[in-house]
Amino acid sequence: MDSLCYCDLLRTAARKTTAVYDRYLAEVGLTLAQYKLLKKIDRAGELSISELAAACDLDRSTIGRNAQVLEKHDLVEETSCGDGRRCMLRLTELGRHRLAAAAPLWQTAQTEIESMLGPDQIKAITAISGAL
Amino acid sequence: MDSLCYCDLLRTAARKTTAVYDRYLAEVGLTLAQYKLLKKIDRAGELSISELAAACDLDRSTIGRNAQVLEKHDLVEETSCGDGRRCMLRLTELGRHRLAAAAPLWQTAQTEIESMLGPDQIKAITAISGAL
DNA sequence: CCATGAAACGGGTATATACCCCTAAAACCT
DNA sequence: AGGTTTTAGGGGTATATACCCGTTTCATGG
Repeated sequence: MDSLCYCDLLRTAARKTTAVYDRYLAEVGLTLAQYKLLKKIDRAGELSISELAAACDLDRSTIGRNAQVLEKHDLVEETSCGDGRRCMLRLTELGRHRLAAAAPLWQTAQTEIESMLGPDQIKAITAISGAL
Repeated sequence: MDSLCYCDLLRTAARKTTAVYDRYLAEVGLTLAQYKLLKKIDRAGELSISELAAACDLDRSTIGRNAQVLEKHDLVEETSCGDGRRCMLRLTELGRHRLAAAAPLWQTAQTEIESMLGPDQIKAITAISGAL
């Protein structure tokens, strides 16, 4: 039993749950990561790559590349602001529609995971997340 | 508080903990994923890509590519077996040494994560893992 | 107003991961 | 023994992620 690497368990849990969400979201051509990004941009209305990276706790270059994918799919567009270094990201019309279509699919996945794990383990996930 | 996506929490937890292990393992030039792979190969002595994929619960192509990285670093080598389709993976001498050097670093990370999370949340991780 | 420093981003490189399709080889069934 | 099916891998493509470095642009202090 020495192979109980907590990291490995968490990585596997993340992969497995991601696969569930991805399976539902595939119906509208989104991944979970993309859905979360769209959601955060929608929530903020408009925000820069650095701001989004901070909000997601991800590296700036990661967000930059993920945003490029969303732009390629015409879900997100860049608008220049006063600052010549930054460009603000915001949803396109298509992006808003896609996000709206994805929401119930996301909820289905969320509910499925809830029922797989049960309330105690759901609480535990929140606690683990808070402790890191 | 509707942003409590369990998948997102798990993904973030996995990233954060991986970063801790990776930081320690960087001293011997390994990532956590590579360490786990080396460990599984060492344990088995010799096994095929499909067997390793099954053992890791990862896609075969993922393991194939990860194994290529390990071969590039001379940590793993392929040996042909009777079956012309398969090639068995096994550690090189360097791979065994690297793995031995990495073990205490892995343990340091493991202990650090244990103390960050505490016994209850450690138990919860195991439970979550089992439920998926 | 200019020099220096800080902030924002892009690109290069590397890894991890999955899906799909193709080929080769073995196994299996007449 | 030969045709069919299954198994094993490889390669293509796509995404997600991080680190480092270079460039541009802003801010700030003299």
